Amino acid sequence: MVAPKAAGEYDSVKLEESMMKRWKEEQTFARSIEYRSDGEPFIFLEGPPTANGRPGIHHVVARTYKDLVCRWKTMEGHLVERKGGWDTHGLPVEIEVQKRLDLMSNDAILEFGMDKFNEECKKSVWTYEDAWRKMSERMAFWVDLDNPYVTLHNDFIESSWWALKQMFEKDLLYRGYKVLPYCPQTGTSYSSHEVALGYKEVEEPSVYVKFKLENEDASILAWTTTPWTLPGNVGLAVGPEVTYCRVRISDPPGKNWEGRGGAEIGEELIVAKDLLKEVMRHKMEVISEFPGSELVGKAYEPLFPNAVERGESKTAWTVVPADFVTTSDGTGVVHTAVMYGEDDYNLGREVGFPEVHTVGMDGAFVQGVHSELDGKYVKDCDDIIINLLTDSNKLYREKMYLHDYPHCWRTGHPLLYYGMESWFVRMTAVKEKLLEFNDKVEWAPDWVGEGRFGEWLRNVKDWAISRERFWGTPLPVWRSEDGDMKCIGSIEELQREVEKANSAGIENPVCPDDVDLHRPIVDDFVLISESGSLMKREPFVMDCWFDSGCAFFAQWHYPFENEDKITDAFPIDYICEGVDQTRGWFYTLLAVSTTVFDSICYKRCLSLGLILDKDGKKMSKSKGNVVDPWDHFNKEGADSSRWYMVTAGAPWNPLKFDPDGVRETYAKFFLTLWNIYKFHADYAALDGFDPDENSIPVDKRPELDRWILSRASTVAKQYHNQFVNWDFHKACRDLEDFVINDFSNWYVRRSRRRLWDDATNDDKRACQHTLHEVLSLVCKLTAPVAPFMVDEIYSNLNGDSVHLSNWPIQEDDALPPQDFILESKMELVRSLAETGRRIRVKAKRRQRLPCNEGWIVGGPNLDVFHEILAEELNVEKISTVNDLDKFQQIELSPNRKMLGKKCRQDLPSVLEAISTADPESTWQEIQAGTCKLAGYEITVEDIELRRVEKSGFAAETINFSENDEDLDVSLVLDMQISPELASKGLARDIIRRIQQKRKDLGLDIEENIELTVWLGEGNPELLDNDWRHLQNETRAGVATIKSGEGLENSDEFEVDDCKIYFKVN
RNA sequence: GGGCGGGUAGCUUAGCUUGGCUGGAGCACCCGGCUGAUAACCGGGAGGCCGCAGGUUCAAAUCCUGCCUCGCCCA
Repeated sequence: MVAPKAAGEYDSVKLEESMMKRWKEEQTFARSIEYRSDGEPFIFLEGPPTANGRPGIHHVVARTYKDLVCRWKTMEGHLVERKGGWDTHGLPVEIEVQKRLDLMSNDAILEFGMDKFNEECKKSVWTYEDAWRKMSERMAFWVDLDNPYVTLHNDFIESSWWALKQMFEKDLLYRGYKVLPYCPQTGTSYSSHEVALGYKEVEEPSVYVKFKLENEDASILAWTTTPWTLPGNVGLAVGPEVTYCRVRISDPPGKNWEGRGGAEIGEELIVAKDLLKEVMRHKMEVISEFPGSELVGKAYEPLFPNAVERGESKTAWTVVPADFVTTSDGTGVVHTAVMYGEDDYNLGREVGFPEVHTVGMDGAFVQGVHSELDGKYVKDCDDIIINLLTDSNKLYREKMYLHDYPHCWRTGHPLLYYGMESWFVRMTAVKEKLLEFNDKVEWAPDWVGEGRFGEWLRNVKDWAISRERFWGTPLPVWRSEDGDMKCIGSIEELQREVEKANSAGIENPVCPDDVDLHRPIVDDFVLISESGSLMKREPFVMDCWFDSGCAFFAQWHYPFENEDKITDAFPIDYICEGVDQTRGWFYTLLAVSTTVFDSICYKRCLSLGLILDKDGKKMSKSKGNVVDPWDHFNKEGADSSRWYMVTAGAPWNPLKFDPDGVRETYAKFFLTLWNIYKFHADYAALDGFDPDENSIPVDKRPELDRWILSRASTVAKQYHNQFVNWDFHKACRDLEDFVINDFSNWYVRRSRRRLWDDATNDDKRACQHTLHEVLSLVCKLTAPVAPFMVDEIYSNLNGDSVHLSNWPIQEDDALPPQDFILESKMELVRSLAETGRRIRVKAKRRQRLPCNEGWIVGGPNLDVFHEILAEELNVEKISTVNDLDKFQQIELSPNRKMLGKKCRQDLPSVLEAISTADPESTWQEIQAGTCKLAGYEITVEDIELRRVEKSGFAAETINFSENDEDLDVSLVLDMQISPELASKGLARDIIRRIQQKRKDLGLDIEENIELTVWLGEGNPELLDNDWRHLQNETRAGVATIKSGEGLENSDEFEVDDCKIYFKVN
């Protein structure tokens, strides 16, 4: 192995860009996989992003967690293949194209040509592919984008078709109705996402309608905000438990009556009791009260007698019970028009109402509803309907009603909830399986799986998988008018069926092996049923979530190819996406694997929190608070961005992205790590250090080295355990703390002088090997999370990429030996050093002025650290003494936990007694077992002893635990000043000033200077020894010392009110 | 309206499982120290109704109940 090169200054962007180049040249990603070809596979599945949207910072977050787990598992020895993927179908793509080409309705698309339209969609899909590639590469997301799976490819579609056929054959696929928000102007139903875009507050007429009971002289009142649904009324729903009243109108209404409608005196009406006041505008008498159940079964007269055919329904135009009926608004009776409301539809199916449309797909009433309504757009009919009701004495009141209602975000027209033909997967049939499989998944965090997802699965509904759209995987079901159906599961099967149809005399287009499995091509094939009737394709495409739910096998074109990928590499080990995918991808994967494979799909699922801006607001284009990842890639770099995102919080918590946080990560972690490396590499290069030669066994190295090696081991093990528990944020915070505080601020700071020596010696070699080993270990641990800088460091130190190295936590002997006693002693030493500084501040003794002596009282033996402490504290001599009383007195501090259990409610009085007792004598009594305070026997366990300094010494006591034992350790400093001390202090002050001057002048460390020092009045004498030390430290080849004031152009400063001048040449 | 999660210093957060020393850290701010050590480091200071209100307990940031509020998902 060769000696490391000297490290330059850290330029994150330059470093990362050249590393990207190196990875490309050296094929590092490919090698990291090949290298593990014998390893046990770890199966990762990439959730496909859609390439027709620009990648944002939230994608960087998700890809960081995907990448870091894959890199980590690779280093552990697993074979981790990472196939990229693209989600290319679906409404968002169509909308982009529609906007661009101004095709605002289905008719407009058809006129333009479906084939041309889909061609445009296909192109549009790749709009931002390059942006995605660049982002992925720049952030070091290692994924194979050269051989990705693409949902629009025939292979993928064919696999999806196969899956659908499996469902079809298991009788899990059926045709039904679903009530969807629908825009008749564009001929399109909308997803909830789009509906959310178009909510508008509108004021519309609402009506209270009288439904005259058959064979009874009374009417039930119902309320609706959508009068256009009234012709479709086929039932009334009441709450069986709700109390209703039958009332008789006794007087005309008051003067505040507004609008049309009314009631005769003596007329009888039925309304929920709680809503009488709300609804009624007449004086009335209550005739009877009864529960809703008594209304159930009663028949009433249809409002529009010929609008709906009764068919075989026995329940049409009767009162039925429903649990969704409330008395929070309306009349406590819900008017039900089966085709125009989700609840209505479900209820209608349940009780057997006729499922008949009164409104066409064009949004106009169909012929035969009513002569004044036929063919008219429903939203223009509110007034006509109200008049019709008024004329037939069916209207009680009208009332303007203000509410939020969804509108088409493109045309601005109100959406109609409209029952449409739809295809479903019978998820309700496999509910128990879903729950069982979900229980087997290791969720992070677990509450997503148990709570959010689990609860939802318990209420699973059939999956509406069809969309009456153009750009998507076509539903591969052909159907004849008499209801024969055929589900096609492969291209070959399609060809066979086309052939069969052709031989029966149908003229089909050719169906080659590479037939494009998209609309309108597949629409043109007409097949023939067993009974010989023509079958046409059901004109739907699939929900694009179905595509991505098939990704785990369709990416391999299974079952047509790659059978081993399912036998050997399924279920998947790890997936990771935003928590918003819970009901999206996380669900569809499970849904498909359950229905098709009768298996779980993924073993572990990391569900990530949403990314918010630094104010906790969701990032959105309209708010202008979107963070562009490149702002940080080009400034602090990808390492800092990734590390920041991982350390900012638990992965599943919302991340408030604070640009200052990235800067801080850069300044603290990466810059510090780089400077440690620079310190090592510069001297290693200078000395020709070779890590493979002249190593010194760890047990022969100084305490400081053994300590940092032990700490490194401890941190590494903890780091690994936290990775296993998904606590990446805790792991990385701990590692960061280790690098900054233990490694840099203590080990390196304490070791700098060791490498200054020009000659090679054991101590220096020990330090270099230690630096090499700890740096290499830190690089390996950091590599999965922030892969750039540590690869630069590691490969310079070890000759090959860190990403080809082995995860250090495999066998114990891969890590340096741990010595917990040493670790805890060093912790104490560092606390004592801090304590010493605190003592000095309180005693107003500046740090550069040495103390003659310091004493450590109590605690473990720290003899080997006395030198370090003396230097840190600027004390001539440190010694250990046992004589506490010389410096200290004691204080009693109650152990509330112990005492609370013992004394319960008497605790306050016991605490009071302890605080007023004499500490010395009480402590003796406690130790003797004879102490009683406030009626309680006080034992050693109840009390913690504290020591405080006696006056006359500058001292402080700290607490230290060793082997579960709490020890008090005190540091006492001698505050006397002698001429020798004053001289040393003075020398150090001058040295410090000259060094700063050297720095300001930009001098090389090696460079010599010519120095003159003038000591002003009142300065202590500078002893010869200290003067020589000063010359040595400042590399003053020529040095003169004078008294009095310096020259005009000399520098000056003050120490303890005395002036000192110096000049550097 | 339902489910899930969050609310701790100006900001970012730890602590909550298992109740008990004075609620811990970082950034920013102020004072001081240290430095051939870096956008670094150390000491000190200021800054907290631990979302609100009840309850359990000798004792609640922590456990329980209700509410407020923000976010996500669903209606």
